[in-house]
Order: sequence, then C-alpha cells, then structure tokens
Amino acid sequence: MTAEPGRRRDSAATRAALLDAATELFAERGFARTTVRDIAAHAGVNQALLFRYFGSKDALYAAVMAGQGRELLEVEQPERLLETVLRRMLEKAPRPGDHLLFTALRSEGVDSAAAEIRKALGDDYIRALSALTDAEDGDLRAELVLAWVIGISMVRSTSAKEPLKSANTEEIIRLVLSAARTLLERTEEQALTEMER
Amino acid sequence: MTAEPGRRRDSAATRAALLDAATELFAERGFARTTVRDIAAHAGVNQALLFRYFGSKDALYAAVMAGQGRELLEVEQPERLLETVLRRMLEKAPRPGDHLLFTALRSEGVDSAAAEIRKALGDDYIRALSALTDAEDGDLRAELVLAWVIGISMVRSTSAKEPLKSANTEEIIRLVLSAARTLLERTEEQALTEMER
DNA sequence: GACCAATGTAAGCAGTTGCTTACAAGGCGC
DNA sequence: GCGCCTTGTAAGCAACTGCTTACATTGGTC
Repeated sequence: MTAEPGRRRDSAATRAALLDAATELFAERGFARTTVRDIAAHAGVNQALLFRYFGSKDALYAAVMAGQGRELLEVEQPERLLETVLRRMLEKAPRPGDHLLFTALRSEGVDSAAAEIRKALGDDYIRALSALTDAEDGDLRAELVLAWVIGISMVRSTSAKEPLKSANTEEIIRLVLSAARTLLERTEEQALTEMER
Repeated sequence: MTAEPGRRRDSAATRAALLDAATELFAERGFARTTVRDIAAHAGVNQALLFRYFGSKDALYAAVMAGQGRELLEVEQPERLLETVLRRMLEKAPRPGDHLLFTALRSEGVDSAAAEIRKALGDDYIRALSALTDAEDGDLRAELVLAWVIGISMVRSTSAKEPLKSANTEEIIRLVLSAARTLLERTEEQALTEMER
C-alpha cells in the first residue's frame, strides 16, 4: 500500500520536514548554536538524510535563508520599514521563522555561510533605510539604525526579564521611532524639493 | 640559580600571563569563541596550569572580568557616560582589554558564567543611564540606549568595511548622542527643579 | 518474481572542546 | 644529601561537532 499512514519513503516530505525544522531552530538559536543532530531529531528524520538532501549545514542554512528575510523590504514603503521591522521583532506570538531575519543579522563570525548572508541582508536594509535621509552620510545613519535593531534583538534574546522583554510593544516602537527620526528624517526644504519633481 | 632568565617555576608570573592572555582573547573574540588552548598557547604556558590556577574556563572568565568593565561607571558623571562609552568603543588603538566591556555585554547564551556577568554589567549600566531621565519608563529607555551600544559594537565586530568601521568617530558619537537625547533627557522644568535642591 | 534505484538506518570517523591524570623536575627546609 | 611540596609537562578522556560510509529496506519496472 502506497498511502501508508505517516510518511515513509517520501523524499519531498523528508526534505520539507528538514527545512521546517531548520527554519525554526535557526530562527530560535541562530546558526552556530544549532546542531545538525537537533535539526534531524526535530524533523524526525535520520541525520544522514540531511546531508543527502542538502549537502552541508552551510548549504541547509542557505536553503533556509533563500528568499527569507526580505519580504519586508519589498512590501513596505521605506517610511514604514523601521516600524514594521520593529513590530515583527516585538510581536508576542511569532510564527516559526519570523525571527530568522533578526537571528541572521546578529549572527557572529566572519566565516561560514552565515557571515555572507548576514552581510548581504544587512546591506539591503541599509540601502533601504538610507533612502530615507538626504544627508550625505546616509549610509552611516542607516547602519546605526540597523545596529539599533540588532542590539534590541540581541538584548531581548538574552535577557529574560529586563523591561525590553515585557514592555509594551507600542511604547518601544514609539521611543525608537522618535529617536531614529533624528537620524533619518529629511530636512523640511529638501523634502519639499523632492516632492516638486 | 634562582634568577634564571625568563621565568620558570614562578606561579605568580604564570597566573599573570594566563590572565593577560585571557583578557586579550576574551576581549577580542568573546567567551564562547575563545579556547582554553588558545589562551594557554598565547600565554606560553601549559594548558593544565590554567585549570590548576583557575579551576575552569568559567572561573578564569570571572577572574578576568572581576572589577573590569565598570571603571567608566565610577569615573564618569552620568551625563557624560554614554559619550565616554562610545568613545572607548570607537577608539582606534585600544589597549588589550579595553573592549572587554563590549564583548561581555554582547555575549550569547543563557548558561555559563558569561551570562551572569553580562546581566550584572548590563544592569549596572542601565541603572546609571536611567538616572538621566525622569520618565517613568526610564529603565526601558536606558535599556534601549544600552541595546544601541551593544548593536553598534556587534556590527563593528562583524562587518569589515561598512561605514561604521571606518567612519569618523566624532561623527558617530554626535549622531548617537543626539538621537539618544530624545530618550534620556529630562524635561526642562524637572531639570530645573532638580537643580534647586 | 527479479532487479535496482531511491530512501532510510546505524555506526563510526576525525576534529574540537573543556578538563583530568600520571608523571617529571625544580628548589626549599632540614 | 634527603625529603617533599610546588611547578611544569604530556598524554589522554569523554562529550560534542559536522560529515561519511556501509548496509538494510522499500516499491516501482519489466
């Protein structure tokens, strides 16, 4: 009987189970602190299959990150990007993978696949954010704002009880946005000039 | 001859060499990514002696961090704390251990000695920074500012060439201070009230 | 039913980690 | 000179990591 309960001998389903498990664990613990054994166990799949289907932990990470983390860049108008990013980061009940973006951005190390992905992702966000200001050091300003997001994500992931973990989401967003505005807002005249075009 | 060149059979010097090497490496790579073998090699000392004199990697880390990272808290008047912290973080030629504070604050994990030290250190800085505002959510504001410092340190340690790495130190400080001021400054009247006392 | 590629499994390899142990050697008190 | 605690050394252990290999099992094809 082909339609056996559960799934056996179904490579597509196995691949998908590995991808799902990897997505969840990478988002939760980051690349370095996630183990291939953890992923396989979490997927209910033999560890060797992970390497059969993905080749290496690096490649699995790349597969997980393919296309992920950039949805906000495409959907959001730049003015609302920071707010949306913060809201996703702070939301109470994230779906699996929702935090992939943040875990990826704050990954450590200069080797391994994670470093390249982090850099590419960071560059994309810096580019988007720097479009919000006309200051000549726009990239620096954008990078500072991104660093703030990364730092907040960092602190939230390590501290279990400090205010950041429990505080009102809207309040945090309000505070960060108001402060970031001093870095990213255009000057009045230049904003007007821009509109005239 | 007791006064042999170099040092041999000198436990104090051996301990000190280990401490120095550990200080430098922990500051550079953080707790998790520093190896006891690295430390011993860097100190030119047998690895077993590290455990004889310090007991464990955790304990060595605690010994390194004992009293370190809080100098700025004691010296600086609160109003200048953030600026001084930023300046130390961004300075071009730090002495060994100068970055211990930042590497400690951005250490990962919830176990190991590093987590407790990070928390204690973070709490101290939050306390100092929150004294700068009279808002009732002062702790949250202070934690956000600390998260920013941590994020900047993070980004600088991973990106090799983005603006943050090379940009003008004073410009970065100016930008961060001006933005942070919206979070930490007192309202006019309350600052005056404070002065009257 | 026989073949055979695709799928799944168990065991293990090599490298790294923190830490331990068994031992050699120096140097001080006597 | 002798004993013995202190200091230093080399080797290795157990746990963990990413990854491989040798082998069983399944199920479609003919």
